[in-house]
Amino acid sequence: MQNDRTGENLLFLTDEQLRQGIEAMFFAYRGFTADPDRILEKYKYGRAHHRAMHFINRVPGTNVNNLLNILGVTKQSLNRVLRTLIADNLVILKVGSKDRRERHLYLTDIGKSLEKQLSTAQSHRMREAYRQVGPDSVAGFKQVLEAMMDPKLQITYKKLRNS
Amino acid sequence: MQNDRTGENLLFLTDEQLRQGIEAMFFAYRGFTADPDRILEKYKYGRAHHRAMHFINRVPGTNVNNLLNILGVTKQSLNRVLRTLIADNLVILKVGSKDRRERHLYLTDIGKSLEKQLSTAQSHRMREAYRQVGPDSVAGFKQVLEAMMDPKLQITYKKLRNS
DNA sequence: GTTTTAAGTCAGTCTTGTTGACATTCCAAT
DNA sequence: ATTGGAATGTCAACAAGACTGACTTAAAAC
Repeated sequence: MQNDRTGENLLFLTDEQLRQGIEAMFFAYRGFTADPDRILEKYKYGRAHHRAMHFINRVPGTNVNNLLNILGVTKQSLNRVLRTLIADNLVILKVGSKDRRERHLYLTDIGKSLEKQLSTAQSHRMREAYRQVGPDSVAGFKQVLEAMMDPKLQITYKKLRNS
Repeated sequence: MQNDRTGENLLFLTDEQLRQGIEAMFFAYRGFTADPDRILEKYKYGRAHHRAMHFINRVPGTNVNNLLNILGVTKQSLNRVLRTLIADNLVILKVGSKDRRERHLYLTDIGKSLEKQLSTAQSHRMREAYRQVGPDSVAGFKQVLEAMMDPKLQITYKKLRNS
């Protein structure tokens, strides 16, 4: 039942297997977002705020364009979210020193603390899942996800990974 | 670097590994929905319609309550979607013969054909990913996803799997 | 000096989710 | 036979978060 490429055991490519993967993605994504969602609700924020904060934390000083590419939304949509985060003093803008058209984004201490709360909650579930299944399954999990990404996002993902 | 539970090699549980998993889920889900979304746009439907059709196809004759539990939305939200699908003759209701309060849901031939289009597109990407990484990674992928689900959804998922 | 780029803003629309209130139907238990 | 509660459907109002399109400002690039 191993990777017998010679005999070409392709049972893992049946419609049934594919359907299971599709449904697993659907149900798992609900679990994936459930814990942060509960926290966000208390602060009257949404998933969009979480995503923005996550990547501003990951790439401190990113400019708006870069963040737009990572998030895959329009600037109008991101702007609405950023405005509230800035108004609430979770994010600050700094005008670029080299190119003064650019605005660089940073989390404030308050922003960092909320981001930490959210990522802790989300990581907790992920850690528990990892622990249950062991390292080999985790490696497989990541490989399939990476292979499912659009090529452009795959590059973005890899860049983030090595930074 | 294998599953050495004795030496407890827990490198796969680092914050970095968890963060990678989180970002992989985020980016992969975009890919996961991208192809069906493009098709749906042509028919002026949304993801909600796709999800409803998917599970009506999976569990023909399901009643509304069961579908609500699977989808995890309110009846008002589902009802709006069902109304358009019924109006467009993609879905039909049949009054329950045993309990006539219940409405059983079925795809019409037109509904089946659109569902087929959508699932083919989605499966195509999944199949390509599976093929790239091989059966062992696919098994790991599913195990992690299953472990990430809320317990109630995990049961729903397993029931669907064995039906 | 003109063009392009980065960012922000205003206005309007759409999908998809939410609450709350209420009506209908009908099974099941008293 | 009546009644309580469950399953379903519907109306109205609202909100988040996505979209398009048009436009401004500022600064860099050519």
